[in-house]
Amino acid sequence: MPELPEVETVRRGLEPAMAGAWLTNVDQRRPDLRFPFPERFAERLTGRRIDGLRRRAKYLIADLDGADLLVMHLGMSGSFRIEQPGKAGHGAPVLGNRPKNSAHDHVAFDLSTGARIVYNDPRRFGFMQLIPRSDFAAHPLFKNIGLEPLGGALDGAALARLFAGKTAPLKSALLDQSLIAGLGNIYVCESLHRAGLSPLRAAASLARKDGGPSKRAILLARIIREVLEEAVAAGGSSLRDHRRTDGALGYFQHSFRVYGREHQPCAQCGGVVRRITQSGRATFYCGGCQR
DNA sequence: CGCATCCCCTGCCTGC
DNA sequence: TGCAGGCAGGGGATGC
Repeated sequence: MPELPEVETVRRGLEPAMAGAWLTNVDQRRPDLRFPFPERFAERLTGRRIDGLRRRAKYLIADLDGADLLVMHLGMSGSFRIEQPGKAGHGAPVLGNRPKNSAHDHVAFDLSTGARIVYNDPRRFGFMQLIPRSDFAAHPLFKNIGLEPLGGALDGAALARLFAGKTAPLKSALLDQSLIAGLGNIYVCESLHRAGLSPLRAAASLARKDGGPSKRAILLARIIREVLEEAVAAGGSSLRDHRRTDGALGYFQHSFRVYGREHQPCAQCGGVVRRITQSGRATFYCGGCQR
């Protein structure tokens, strides 16, 4: 489900509730999600203070006092909600975001502030890990993660360098988390459309023969940053179940130009939006104005 | 090695 | 109305 803008939206929602609070109780309700929970997961978290909440790629990372990081991934359908005591009855959320099926509430974190953070994930593609802070950079989850597109490192030169020599389709290369971190299917499709670039062209076609950035590379890098910034400002995209932690819907989905719009006219050129499959995933694009 | 395919799981939508 | 099939925002394992 969530790509960089959705995960960042969740981070911004959770951070004020979690930072500085102690974990007074952790309720782990099943042994695994996508992967087994760490041994003694709840026990190891209880009593710890959360110093802050970061994001790297599509991962949320809680800095714990002491030496550990709590790493959380939302998979396709994971979400968090914040419940406050006393304001809406026994444990009910302040604002409406209770999932339809609380059977998929898999973890609850009780905080010293009285708030409760609940993780819900119907498909259970998400996971949580505890890793030593000193292992962060070298950890298997993070050692091969590419550059952060909003961290100032994404420009035409970086794109050209990353994509030089790659025969993979541009769409696939943009989805590769070891090259650029945090892009997913929606924002890749939307960025390519805005840049007028075909998802089918070879990734290497963004690099000049001397390895430098083509004009297309410079344009695409700028557009990716713009699209992500717009989406973060909009609170992400709400298709099925993504919501902000306060229950509000993101609204970037109203800005989609191609994603989910098969057979509809392209607002740019009047062509028809097509849907194809690349690397097993749907690609939406306009054959008229994306070259 | 780089790239494509399959698969994990549940829910929702479509068409019969 | 029920049921089968297809599809979904991610990404790890496998095989060519």
